[in-house]
Amino acid sequence: MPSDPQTLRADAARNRQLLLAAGEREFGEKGVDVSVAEITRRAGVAKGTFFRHFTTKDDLLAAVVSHHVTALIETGERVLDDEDPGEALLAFLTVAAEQRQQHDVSFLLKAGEDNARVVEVRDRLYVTIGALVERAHEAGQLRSDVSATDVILLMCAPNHVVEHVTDAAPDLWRRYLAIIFDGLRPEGAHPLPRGEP
Amino acid sequence: MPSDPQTLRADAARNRQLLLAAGEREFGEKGVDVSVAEITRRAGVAKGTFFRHFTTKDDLLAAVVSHHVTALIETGERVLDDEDPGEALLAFLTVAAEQRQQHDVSFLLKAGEDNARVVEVRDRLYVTIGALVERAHEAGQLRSDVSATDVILLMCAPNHVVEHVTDAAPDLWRRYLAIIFDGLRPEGAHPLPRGEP
Amino acid sequence: MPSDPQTLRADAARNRQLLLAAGEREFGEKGVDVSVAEITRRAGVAKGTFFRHFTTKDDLLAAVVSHHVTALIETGERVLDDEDPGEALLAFLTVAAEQRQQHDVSFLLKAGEDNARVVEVRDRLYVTIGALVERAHEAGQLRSDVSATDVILLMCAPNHVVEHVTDAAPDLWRRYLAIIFDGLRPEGAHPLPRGEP
Amino acid sequence: MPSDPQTLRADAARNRQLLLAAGEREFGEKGVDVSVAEITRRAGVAKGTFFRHFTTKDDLLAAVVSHHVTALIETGERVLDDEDPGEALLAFLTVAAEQRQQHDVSFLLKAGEDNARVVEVRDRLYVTIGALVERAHEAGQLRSDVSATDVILLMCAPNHVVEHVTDAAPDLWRRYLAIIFDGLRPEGAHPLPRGEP
DNA sequence: AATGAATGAGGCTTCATTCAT
DNA sequence: TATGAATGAAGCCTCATTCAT
Repeated sequence: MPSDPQTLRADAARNRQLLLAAGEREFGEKGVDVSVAEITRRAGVAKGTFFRHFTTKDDLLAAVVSHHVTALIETGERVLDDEDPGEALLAFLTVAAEQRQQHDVSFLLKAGEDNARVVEVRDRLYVTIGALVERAHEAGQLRSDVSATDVILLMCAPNHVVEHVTDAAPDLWRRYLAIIFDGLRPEGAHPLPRGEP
Repeated sequence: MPSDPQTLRADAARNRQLLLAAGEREFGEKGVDVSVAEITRRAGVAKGTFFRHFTTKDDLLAAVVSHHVTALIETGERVLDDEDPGEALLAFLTVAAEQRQQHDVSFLLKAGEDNARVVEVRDRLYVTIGALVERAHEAGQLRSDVSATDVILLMCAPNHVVEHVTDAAPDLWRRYLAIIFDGLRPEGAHPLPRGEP
Repeated sequence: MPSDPQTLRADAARNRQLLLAAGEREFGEKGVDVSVAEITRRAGVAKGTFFRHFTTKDDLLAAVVSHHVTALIETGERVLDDEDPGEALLAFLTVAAEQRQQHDVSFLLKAGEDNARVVEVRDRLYVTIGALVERAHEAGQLRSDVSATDVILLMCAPNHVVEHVTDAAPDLWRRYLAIIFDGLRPEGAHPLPRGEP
Repeated sequence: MPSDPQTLRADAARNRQLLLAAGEREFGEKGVDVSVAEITRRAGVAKGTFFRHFTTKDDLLAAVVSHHVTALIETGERVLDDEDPGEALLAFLTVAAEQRQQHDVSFLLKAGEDNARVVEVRDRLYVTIGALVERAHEAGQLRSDVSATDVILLMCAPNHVVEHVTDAAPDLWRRYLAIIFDGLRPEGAHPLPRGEP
């Protein structure tokens, strides 16, 4: 299974990108149950070509997810040195939501639960988020009773909330990220009814 | 397609209930992609019986959703007269989340977008929520820049957030409802970056 | 998966028989690699019907093989009481070959190596052949250095030998059964170069 | 399609040999259904190279078979002058079986039924066997009622008989060749029920 | 009205073969 | 010439839906 872009022939590299792009969009728009046929149709390649590049439909899904998550990690690391840790966390969450204005983002977490590649990259993401959260806590800019896990879980909510709104402005999620982030601030926080997961 | 319970023979009515119950549980536990076979197996009826009662799998889904939403409306109307409008809204959202501790709650909104019955009942729900929100606003217990639509959209988020946590406590959503609700309170609210949808 | 003929509805029982018959012929004529589509086409049923009756293509193969083998066992038991044990064994082998004038009989032994049903029935066949061989030995009508296993292995050879002869007389195998059986007789037997398997 | 070794560039000739060797082993070990990919992997060449040397997978099969058969012819001619014609025939059959201790030998006869090259070489083999058989007849070392055709048909039986025995000794076929050959001897021969094909 | 069998479209994947590099 | 990517026709199997009993 070819994967290293440098070693790929030009046409193969191109098809791989077409498939990744098509997968990203199709998974996003129609959910993880889109057929391989739809993905290849969108990519403009034959069905057989799909399986030259990805062993399995799940394999493509894992690749798409890994790609997303890797980009997220980079974003997290970039903002880690911002002087205002609270703003840094908000900036991270903003970019995270920006990255996926598509539907069905929840599969990011679910998707490759049993795919080693996805698990690995996801764990790295969690570490990064952990660092952001810790800094925000130290700066007193996050309510003291929420953890990194909470932030991780809430991270996809703004996109999700907006998912089924027809004809929504493409950045409507910003509104809900703001509301949820307000809920994470220390000011006006009410005690939480349940311990963290 | 028989539907009016009064015109149904006793056994037919019973089968309809069995199917609704089975559909509710199966959709909840396994998502909207459960097979009709699984639903009928759980209901203890034959597959043919399914299609005597529901034209389509989506038809059952619509019925299940309608049922959920109707219950929600009743909850909303029940709390409408509570003395504390803020607490009333929170109570409503709590019951709403309680009603579906299962997976795949998002389909509540999506499910029957093109099903007249679902659209109708959903609109009635929105009216009820509108009333709850208005009272909360009047009492100054909701930040002034959020609308009923915002509440509606955020309503499913607590369940969703928790959806993919394996081995989560069944009421973990309470934690995230609390956080989100804090974000809806007037205290410490930061201005929202986008207008309402 | 329905199987007990008595409990089957008339149409289902009929289709099951059609599929078994078609499978028998198709497997026989074209080998174990015939497609399910070809089998169902021959049976005159839809592809879906196939999988209502058999979980798998291998499942049908196992059923066909079991059927063959069961018939063989009955034959063996029938001749077990013949007065001339040598003739009894020859009669058994004759009927065995008669039963399958089709191609690819070798799959009888191979087919369901990992199918419990096939293994079970095959073992019963071996017991029966063992009895026939033992009696023939006692009567001195079989060369003393061959075992039941040898007979079992040689059993399919006459059909196989004739398998690829185009336009062969349908009972040409009789000729080769006679030759091989002569090789099994005590008269004129030369010592065997290898022990039994 | 290049085939005459003299006209081939050195590397091309080498690839052709690699493919023939790989085909021989793969067909032998895994049967005629091995994929071209597996063959080329074993040969260490690219799939495209395969089709530069052989028009078709069947074409390689035909080449492999031709090669086998040619070797067989040489063996036959070599033993043709042995003083004991009966032993010569047995020696020939022994070498024939030795040549293919692998699976799926039956394809030797089947394989290229419609491939001119295979047909031609096969006919030459039959001539050679005819000569061996004739000499054995003249020496009275073969039962008088069997023909060259009979010998040809029975030739593959010893391998076939042993084909599906798991963990068989690699030369178990010797046992069955001995039995079958005993059946071909004049001593103790019983009359045959059918004329020759 | 209930049953459960039949249907056939469609999903994923493999593989012989063709073609661009 | 060699390579390895692209193709698309099957292949097996699932499942919503229809239909005979």
